[in-house]
Amino acid sequence: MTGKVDTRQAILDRAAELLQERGFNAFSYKDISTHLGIKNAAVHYHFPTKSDLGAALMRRYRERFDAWVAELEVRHANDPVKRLDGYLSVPLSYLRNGRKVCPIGVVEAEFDTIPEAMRDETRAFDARSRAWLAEVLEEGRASGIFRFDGSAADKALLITAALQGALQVARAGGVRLFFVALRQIKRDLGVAASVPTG
Amino acid sequence: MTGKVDTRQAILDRAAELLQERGFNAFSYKDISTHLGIKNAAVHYHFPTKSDLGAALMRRYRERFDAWVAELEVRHANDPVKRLDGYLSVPLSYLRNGRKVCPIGVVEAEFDTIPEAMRDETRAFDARSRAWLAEVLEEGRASGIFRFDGSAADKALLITAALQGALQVARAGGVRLFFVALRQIKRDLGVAASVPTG
DNA sequence: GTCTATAACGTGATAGAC
DNA sequence: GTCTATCACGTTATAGAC
Repeated sequence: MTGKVDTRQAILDRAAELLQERGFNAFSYKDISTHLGIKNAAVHYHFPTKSDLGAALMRRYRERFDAWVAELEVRHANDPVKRLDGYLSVPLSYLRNGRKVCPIGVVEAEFDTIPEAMRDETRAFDARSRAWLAEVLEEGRASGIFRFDGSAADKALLITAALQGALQVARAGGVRLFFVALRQIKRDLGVAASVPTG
Repeated sequence: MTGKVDTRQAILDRAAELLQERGFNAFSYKDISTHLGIKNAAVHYHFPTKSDLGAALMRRYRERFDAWVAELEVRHANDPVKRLDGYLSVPLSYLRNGRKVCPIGVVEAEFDTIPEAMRDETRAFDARSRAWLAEVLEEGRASGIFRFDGSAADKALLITAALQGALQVARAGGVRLFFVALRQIKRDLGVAASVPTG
């Protein structure tokens, strides 16, 4: 009802963009405040330290992922291909929205330099995301839709690592490389590429 | 003959460690100079700007890779499995030597914040590395040793992206995850894991 | 909840002596 | 080739007015 948007959320929105575009160490409170038309100190009011900001940011990623999963389960509860495509559409949206990379990947690349609270939230998000994909893969294999050797957990790890890496590689080598990786992932699962490939 | 080691090389050695441990933006000239027991200004003598340092660093990675390939070709010219294992031993050494990540991955994560000269060298290194792996995969498939669908270039891209991502994931989730990814990569190629798996 | 003002610090970089 | 000394700047963070 108020024309005013929630500043706290707006800060996190901008921080998320900056994280995935530049990394945690390469953006500042001023980058955020300028973008919102406020001052440096106002951001500190909402997040006293950068550690607070970073941890809240990763926590929100995880919460949103959980909400996204819950919604997807309702719509495509019994369709492994649709669930997989839903999962793959996340990094795809990162790529299309300014060649952003996976937040987990950036944070892990800077892991030894970021606040401990942020690392904890990252671990939680990472494990959650991988576990859900493993579930999808297992069901798809049981249905005879996916084909792969080894455990679903192992295969899920490989796929998430590849997606994370492919988003990064696309920065240096061009977006086409991400689509190639995506296609190969599906090929290796024995399914045709149904997500746009370029 | 002189007891003195080449300072320029020592700087690059330390910079390489710091890059793979902390990222390009999170280390300083002082981190390097202190480690070598010299002063900040001495480092600037060898590399006037950080851009110079970063570009020289990535160039050296590529040159060393080329030399490494040349040596490996002599020893294992006709053994795709040994050549693949050689390739996989590189990220493995990163992992074991202090949970370092792939230099290409870190740089790509920070891509929009690093000097253009450094980006150019990164692109060159990345393309070189992937092209060589594709060659190995193609020969291995022709010999009936590897099994995979799609082009060797596509498969090479997927594998390099996965290795890059897996090194990062191992930071948050533990080194075991890298070995799991490694095993799955080989499984998907239809070969048994011959590199230590944990 | 946002502002002004400022503190305290680390950074990349340079000048000039040795 | 390395040193001392210093500069200009950006950063996180805080105090206190409004």
